[in-house]
Amino acid sequence: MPAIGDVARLAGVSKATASRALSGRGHVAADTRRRVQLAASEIGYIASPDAASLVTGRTKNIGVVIPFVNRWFFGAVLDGIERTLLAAGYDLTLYNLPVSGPERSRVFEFFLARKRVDAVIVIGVDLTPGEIGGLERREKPVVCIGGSGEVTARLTIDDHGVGALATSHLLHLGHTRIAHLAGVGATSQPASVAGLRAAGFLETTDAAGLPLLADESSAGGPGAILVEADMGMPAGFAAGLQLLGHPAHRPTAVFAASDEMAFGVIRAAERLGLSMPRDLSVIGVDGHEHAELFDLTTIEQSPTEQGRLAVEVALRMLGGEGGGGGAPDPLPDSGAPMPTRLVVRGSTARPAVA
Amino acid sequence: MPAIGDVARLAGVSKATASRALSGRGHVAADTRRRVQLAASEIGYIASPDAASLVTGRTKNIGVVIPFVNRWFFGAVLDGIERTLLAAGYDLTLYNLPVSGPERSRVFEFFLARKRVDAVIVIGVDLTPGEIGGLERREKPVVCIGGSGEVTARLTIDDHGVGALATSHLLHLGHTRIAHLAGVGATSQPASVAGLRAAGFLETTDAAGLPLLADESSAGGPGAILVEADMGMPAGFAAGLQLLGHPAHRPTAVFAASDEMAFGVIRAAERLGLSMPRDLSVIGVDGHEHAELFDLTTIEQSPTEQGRLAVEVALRMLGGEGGGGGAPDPLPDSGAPMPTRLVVRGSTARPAVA
DNA sequence: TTGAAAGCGTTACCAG
DNA sequence: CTGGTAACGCTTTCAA
Repeated sequence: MPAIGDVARLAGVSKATASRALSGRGHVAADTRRRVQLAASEIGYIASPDAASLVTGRTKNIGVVIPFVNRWFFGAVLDGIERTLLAAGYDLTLYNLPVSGPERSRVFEFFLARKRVDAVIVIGVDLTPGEIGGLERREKPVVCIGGSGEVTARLTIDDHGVGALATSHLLHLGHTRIAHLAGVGATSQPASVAGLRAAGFLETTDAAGLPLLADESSAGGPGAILVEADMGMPAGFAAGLQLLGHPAHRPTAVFAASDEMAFGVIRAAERLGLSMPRDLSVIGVDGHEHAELFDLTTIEQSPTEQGRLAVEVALRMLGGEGGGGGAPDPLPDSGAPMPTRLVVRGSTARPAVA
Repeated sequence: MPAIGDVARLAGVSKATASRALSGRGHVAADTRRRVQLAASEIGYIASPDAASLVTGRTKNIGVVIPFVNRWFFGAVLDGIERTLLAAGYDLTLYNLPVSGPERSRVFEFFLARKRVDAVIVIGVDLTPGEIGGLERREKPVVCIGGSGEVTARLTIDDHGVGALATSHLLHLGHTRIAHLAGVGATSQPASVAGLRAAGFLETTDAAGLPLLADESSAGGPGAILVEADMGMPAGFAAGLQLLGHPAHRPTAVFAASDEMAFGVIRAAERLGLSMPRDLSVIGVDGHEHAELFDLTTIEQSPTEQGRLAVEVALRMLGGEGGGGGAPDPLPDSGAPMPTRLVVRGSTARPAVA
């Protein structure tokens, strides 16, 4: 493997000059630069990032912490991050965070604690104070997308507002018995994405005068039903069967906390022979790429764009200052929530009978 | 940030001893080791991997090249890789490879060419000879999962056999007008996954005496129809509408090259008012986690397991020898194909009328 | 504009 | 079993 010394010798200059010519830092005669670059490409020289990191303290590598790869939202965010990072010449080191357990702390206490990444982007994780403290102590910029925890830079949509909007949409259509399929932890973690969306739902139904029913088997009539489930399609399907199975208790509308859950509910409804949207209205959240295929009304967000932006923010925090300090507001729009948009499709309509 | 010198000083030993005590390499008195470890944890010392890489030549980092994150198969493989790597104390650097263009060559010629990764795992990519040559020249072990290209270590299922099996299943049920929804490149890249599955289909239908029909709008009657499309659900839906839209030309069975495509076909059939499996049988490939939900007959493979195995192979190639040389057969079972399994569900049955 | 030399933090060799 | 010392490959002062 050729080192910079080889390039220097071939070009007849010192290592210092070769370094300057190739990295672009510092002045070097145009002619010399060309000679060095020629020599470098001739022997196929590529700088060792490790050696460079050692002296500069920068790794040009960003750590990404993510709980699932195989959920559309997370995959899409990852995609946006990857593209942007690649274009900026950065590497992306992936940490697939187990929900909890020793593996989780190992990620924070060992992997992220080392000097291998310049900054960390955390997607959809509810960070504990201890985890945040650990990262801050190491002066690593942290950018969060969704999730919760007292961190300086967080990109997020207005999840409470999303919950309220989805619910209002159904209420305005005339539904009076509405279920919310919330994410796991909606009640135990009020600050989480699941918790905020659920809160928006509950406040809105409450304001409309709908009583909160104990569970899905409560007697018929107006009311709000809250069920927690995993945010994926299989769990949405299972919860959907449960929720819609009993004709007398069935709600006329379901607000699912994610589009994938909503897909599951739709299939459950079909399985039960319900016709949509006559017998049931369903609304989701995300703007999943399959939403159109399922004719699903949803509240869109742009995960890819959020990923792109997270990288921009991280890079800005890195560039502006050494690390954790008082960089003035790295977030766009002073940290205002990211945009969302209600997209109405065929899965929501007025209930069949009043 | 504490360095190993600080630890050594605090423990009253030399840097060399401190290094040995912490890394576990070389002998050191049990008592000394404890003292060093205590000192290290006291000041929160964590070794800099960059400095270590510089001298050992090993980065404890594996590069993963993948064309999509948001396809179930790829996400599942990635998941298996991540878990295994994490357990082994390795980092995973992700390269989301654009299908082609300058970005693609940049990944190979710049990112992977540097000394930042010890080995590369490539998932579902048709590697060009140039790309393979570049990696071999840098003596980087390469492990492929699926895809094509003349590489030493490849984990793969018997895609040709899968194509044949899926087709036989339909033939044995009595279907005589069968369409194959192949992946893009099935005809132009015969060695690709899409190409092999399509070949299995064509040979099997041919052996059964079914003529290959020009396209989906060919006149009715017995025959084999081949259509290429993207392996995702939206493309499967679109192709499904096209294929099934004309009642007179409609095949009675579809073999989709992936489960996601199959899901799309199923929804297309539903949209067209077809009843399954009475009017149409559908079989897919993958063993997608939603297959049961769609009641889809499929040929299962285990991407997560393949990911785990790929890491094992890569690590073995790394451990056994310096790098590219003559390590004897790092693949399990002498490179035999990974297992697959036909899982019959409700989406396939005898055709309604003979 | 260029060169010489001093590190960056670690491991590995060679004595003791 | 332990300590000194020389690397690893690069960037970056500091002089020239």
